[in-house]
Amino acid sequence: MSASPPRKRRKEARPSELTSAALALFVEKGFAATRLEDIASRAGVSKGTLYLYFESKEALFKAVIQEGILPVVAENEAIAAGHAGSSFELLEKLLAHWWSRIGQNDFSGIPKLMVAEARNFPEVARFYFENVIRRVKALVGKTLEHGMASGEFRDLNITTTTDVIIAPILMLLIWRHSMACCQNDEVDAPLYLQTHMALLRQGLCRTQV
Amino acid sequence: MSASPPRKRRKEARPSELTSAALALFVEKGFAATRLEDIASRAGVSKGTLYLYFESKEALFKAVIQEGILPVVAENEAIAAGHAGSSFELLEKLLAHWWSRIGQNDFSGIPKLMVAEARNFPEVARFYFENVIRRVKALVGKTLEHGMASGEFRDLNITTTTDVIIAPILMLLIWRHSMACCQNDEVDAPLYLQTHMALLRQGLCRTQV
DNA sequence: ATTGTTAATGACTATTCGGTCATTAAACTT
DNA sequence: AAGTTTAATGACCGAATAGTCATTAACAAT
Repeated sequence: MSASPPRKRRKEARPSELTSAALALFVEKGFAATRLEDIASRAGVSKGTLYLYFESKEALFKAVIQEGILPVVAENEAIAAGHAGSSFELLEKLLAHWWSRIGQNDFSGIPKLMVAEARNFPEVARFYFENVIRRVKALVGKTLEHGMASGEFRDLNITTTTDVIIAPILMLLIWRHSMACCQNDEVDAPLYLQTHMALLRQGLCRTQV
Repeated sequence: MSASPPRKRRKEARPSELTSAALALFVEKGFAATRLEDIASRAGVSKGTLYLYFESKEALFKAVIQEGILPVVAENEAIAAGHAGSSFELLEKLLAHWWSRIGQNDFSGIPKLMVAEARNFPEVARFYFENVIRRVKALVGKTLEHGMASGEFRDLNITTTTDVIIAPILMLLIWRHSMACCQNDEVDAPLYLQTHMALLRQGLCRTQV
């Protein structure tokens, strides 16, 4: 009885609508537990349509991971290249930009997704590692080196300190897409990041501010 | 032709052997992508045997999560209760104990597993939150309060600082079970933890050591 | 040895879901 | 208006797997 809704032909918009729907469901349920029909229906198309744009479920997963974060990494590299003030100020700038571009939208789910599926998709994990993680670490590491050279920071082990600085930021994103549902009062992200940076200021800097 | 190996009847040992096998595979592949037959075969039994001890795959998951970490939380509570020295020394003791009991064995995979599956098993996530996370946070939070009261630490927002302190430790465990396979040279865990604590000493304490 | 109890097995079932393809219809061409 | 192209559909297929159960055999009791 019910007339089926009219088909629309929108070849350009479909891929990003599909990856966006897939990201949301992969982050919520994980790769294996997400059904292609649910992705398609969330994107407003049928399962067959999905296969017009992606070869397989795994190809869709790769597209999801490769889509969102790369531009933001490049933007942060540009910020670092054009920075004038102190090294700690640069760390603050990089974090602020990361948060505004990743922390507050759907891409914030990617770290959880990548962590959960890295061992099932080593090839995609490698891509993410080389093109996101390595570059972000290099950026923070260079900033630490610069701050050490100028006497702003104490003597630090660069690579390890970099890891320790990044960890709470990643953990915040992961938390918000996993255990956060158990808390009644969710984490206050701005306060969390501000606390992290305050600890770092005292922890990294040679002279107290 | 090949004689099947003799069956052994070991009712006592089976459950823990099954949860141990399940933990390893759940951490590696995720819950949905792990096959019950693989768990059974890793535990040296058939799939039917698994159902003698666990009602369903989900019941097995619950058992895996509830098994390992609880005793360690209790041990750390005892350590805190009997502690004499400075508050920072207590933080170091708690971390050292956590690392020796969790960080270096199979249970180190539980945070990754729990984070990946929390939204698929909200009931289990709630159990973990109430019985592990909340108690560990309370322990760290009390230590911070004590250190603030005695003048050892600066003025701190307790709950948020607690989150920021715990995050790098969790992230280390998660990393080792996910993206670590992409690195050629793996993270030096003792150095990482030592760096974290060194940053914290400077970041938390009022007087420099 | 014989018998009873129950731990262990693995063939089997029912269902789910990734992937295919013949058909339909939207939009464009002439 | 008729014809052409191709985006979109959804019924269908085959493989994979969670869960069952009749059968087997290890061990204990006698």
